Amino acid sequence: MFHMLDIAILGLLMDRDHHGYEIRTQVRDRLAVSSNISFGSIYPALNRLERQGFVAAVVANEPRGNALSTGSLSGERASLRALRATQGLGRRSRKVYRITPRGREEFVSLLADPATLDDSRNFSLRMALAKYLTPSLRVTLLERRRTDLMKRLAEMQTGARNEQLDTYARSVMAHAAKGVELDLEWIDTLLSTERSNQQTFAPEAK
Amino acid sequence: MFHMLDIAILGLLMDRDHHGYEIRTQVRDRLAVSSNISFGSIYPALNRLERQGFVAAVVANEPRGNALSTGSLSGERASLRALRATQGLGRRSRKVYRITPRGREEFVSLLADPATLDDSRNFSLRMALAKYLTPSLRVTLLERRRTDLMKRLAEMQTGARNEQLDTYARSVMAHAAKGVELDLEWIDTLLSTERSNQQTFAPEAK
DNA sequence: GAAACATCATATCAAATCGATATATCGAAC
DNA sequence: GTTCGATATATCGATTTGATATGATGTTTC
Repeated sequence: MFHMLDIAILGLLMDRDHHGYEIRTQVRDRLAVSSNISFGSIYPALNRLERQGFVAAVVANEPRGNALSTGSLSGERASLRALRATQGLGRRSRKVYRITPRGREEFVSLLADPATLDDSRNFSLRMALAKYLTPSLRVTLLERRRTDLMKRLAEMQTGARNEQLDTYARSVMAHAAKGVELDLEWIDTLLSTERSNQQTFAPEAK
Repeated sequence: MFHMLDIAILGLLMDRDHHGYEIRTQVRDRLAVSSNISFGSIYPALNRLERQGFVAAVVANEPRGNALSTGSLSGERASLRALRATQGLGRRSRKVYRITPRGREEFVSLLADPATLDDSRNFSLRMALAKYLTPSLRVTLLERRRTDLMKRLAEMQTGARNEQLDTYARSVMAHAAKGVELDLEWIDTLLSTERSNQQTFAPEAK
């Protein structure tokens, strides 16, 4: 229903065209997903999205006159590679995908979806794409996440105090609890930023 | 090959017998896995493990004279439920699984496996079961994880400084980096504990 | 006291995802 | 000069997920 990979792919395509292999690296480098998603996920997902009319294959191995280069820049000797890439030379032929108008609609509705509470991976992905959300939707999402985390924190802290567990299991619990605390601090920072921005543009009080 | 769910199930069964539903709750409460694994994973996994001879179904709805109760104790009014459970009454009939000698062998070899670097979820699971590892294997595992995290930290920090990213994406990156830092602190604490223990029992220096 | 709802418990299905592998080109290293 | 690593797409089987079915029993509420 709410496939996170779809959100990631569409989110990246909102910005500019990408081919499959590039999406894989970008998910890691721009969307902060710690493990590379597998090719067995990415290519079927692109086919699915194409079938549904949310993306369209633009060209294979396009000559690309636009100066957007190939992606993972910030490389030391990226200039040479970029030169080749702009000429469409080298490598196996690429299948470049572009998001369709319907895809853009689908993306924002997926991103804002009111369903399912998300785990930390999903939530991070959503936040990495939060610029496409309205301020009020951002706040809603953040508050929902905050509630989930508060509940989870209590569970973890209880677990960390469970004397039936051995040292290692308790240590894992305690560490997990600290992770949740860190998440909560982050959420609160983001929430206060959202609120001060809201106040700037739409002053309610006074 | 190195199915994490198998490790979790066998790890729980090392301690005592469990039925499927109970394993699900225990993975959360004792092994600190934050989201409940689905039934579509747990029951097929148990069948698979049974087929391979690593676990055996002991009884369905056993009268259970042992006082081990039903699991998630620490409940407020657990006494009543425990009473019923000890009598084998109530609920749909349970299929209780027990680990076999071959299963125990498989478990330790899976837990100690030298292959695949694990993500944070996998690593936490391993650590929650670390009491079944030898001290030197624990140190090996911890050091390997430490190396991975150092690498990951550098990537995240680079990402957080990437000015091509918008505020939200950068914030996610920075937060992820903090998470990795927290993980590293934890690893280092565990490592120093391991080393001081090692010194206590097998003094090398002097 | 019965109707409604939550919890316990196993099971199965389609769809999604993963890990591995195949294939091929190119640049770099040795 | 050839092995290695990165780029690039594709597919396969096995695993995992999310949803749903089924049913018993315990708890709450009117």
